[in-house]
Amino acid sequence: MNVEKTAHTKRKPHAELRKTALSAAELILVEEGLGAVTARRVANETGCSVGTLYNIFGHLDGLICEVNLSTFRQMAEEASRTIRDLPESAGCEERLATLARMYLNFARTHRNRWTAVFEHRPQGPADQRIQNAEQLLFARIISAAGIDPTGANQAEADSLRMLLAAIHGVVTFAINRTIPPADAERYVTLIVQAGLRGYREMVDEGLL
Amino acid sequence: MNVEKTAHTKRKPHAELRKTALSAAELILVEEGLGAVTARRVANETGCSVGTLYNIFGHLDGLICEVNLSTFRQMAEEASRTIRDLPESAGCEERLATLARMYLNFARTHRNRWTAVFEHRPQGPADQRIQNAEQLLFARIISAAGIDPTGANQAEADSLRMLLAAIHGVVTFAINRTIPPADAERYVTLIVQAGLRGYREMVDEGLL
DNA sequence: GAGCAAAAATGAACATTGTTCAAATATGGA
DNA sequence: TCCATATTTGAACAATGTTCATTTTTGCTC
Repeated sequence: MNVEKTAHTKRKPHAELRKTALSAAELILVEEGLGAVTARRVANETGCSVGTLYNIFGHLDGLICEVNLSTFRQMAEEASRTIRDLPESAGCEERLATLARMYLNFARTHRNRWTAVFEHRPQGPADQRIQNAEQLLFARIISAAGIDPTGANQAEADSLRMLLAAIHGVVTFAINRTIPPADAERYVTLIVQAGLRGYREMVDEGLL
Repeated sequence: MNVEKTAHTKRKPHAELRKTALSAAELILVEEGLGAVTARRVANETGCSVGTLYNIFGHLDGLICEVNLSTFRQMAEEASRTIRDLPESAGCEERLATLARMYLNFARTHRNRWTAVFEHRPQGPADQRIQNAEQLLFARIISAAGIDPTGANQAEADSLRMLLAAIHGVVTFAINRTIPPADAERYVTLIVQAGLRGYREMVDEGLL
């Protein structure tokens, strides 16, 4: 009843402020890194007070989680585009290698944002929405690789998930151990190829 | 001259305090995580003042780097032990798989300390000693795998380095995405086996 | 032992963090 | 116009890393 009564008023009073605050935070993150994303700083850039920021997001962690979620969504979107543009003729290996290179490239192009996703550890349990988004992205990649993770393919999907973790490791090293760009692309591709081939060989030999 | 003159006095006046401070910091890290390692906290536990801590370590980052270095050294030591105890008959694959499992196990057993090594980003460039220790450990592992990273083996050693990055990625996921322990061991082993087999297959086919 | 200069330890003080909340302000309906 | 409610505000608090004038200790010389 009162739900209806207030229906025609602003449902989300903070809607616009929320958006500009997130934009401001994102800009700071992009240009100066996670360390520069500060309550007062974001408030200044947004044109509101710290208090308002807390009214909207509860904690600064909440704001940062939201920014990270946006980063993750953008990456997922890029992955979807990559998957869509994959030639029909492409095999599993080529598909995954292309996606892996896209991942590396995203991390490179959006260094600060990508780093923030893994640097930021909110106290308390990890943000559920990011977890979900990650699971979804993984599932989409696995399905794009041509594997339906049900029944007998369960094990194969799990192995693929581990390959994704491996790719993440290589990208991490490529990002913050200053590996030459050309080499990084080669190695990211290599881990996909070697991982897949080895896995198949083992399956063929009845080892798995 | 004056070097000799002061030779019989304490060369490193802070030597003992330094050690107890590091122990204190390590204990806090182990029990409560990196976030709890605070200047005042360490000072209290050490039985000195914050000022003294800063006289010794310059910055808190310096202290934490030192603790991380100690973690790294302990891991390297464990790796050396693992390598030493490897049966003569063990092949490259078994050797690497054993080391990878050791790495996973170390990360599990020393969760907070292992996490701190990668969580902590000192402002300014990364600590050179940790970089060096890492390079050394990698070199030792690669040599233990039976590869001499000179001449024609250069490429093979580089690929192996990437395999190590991949292992790190899998362990990272295993640690903070709550993968069942049994599965983690299996997957860490799998990435080694699949990576190596695939790599060899590609070499055999003349693709590398 | 006394005296003294250099070294070391101290902790109050400062700047910056995240966070709170009583007070001020804006809003929208009667 | 008035008022209840919702929203915004920013001073204030606790905790952080860091500094540095001051105090204390040390080790040598006489």
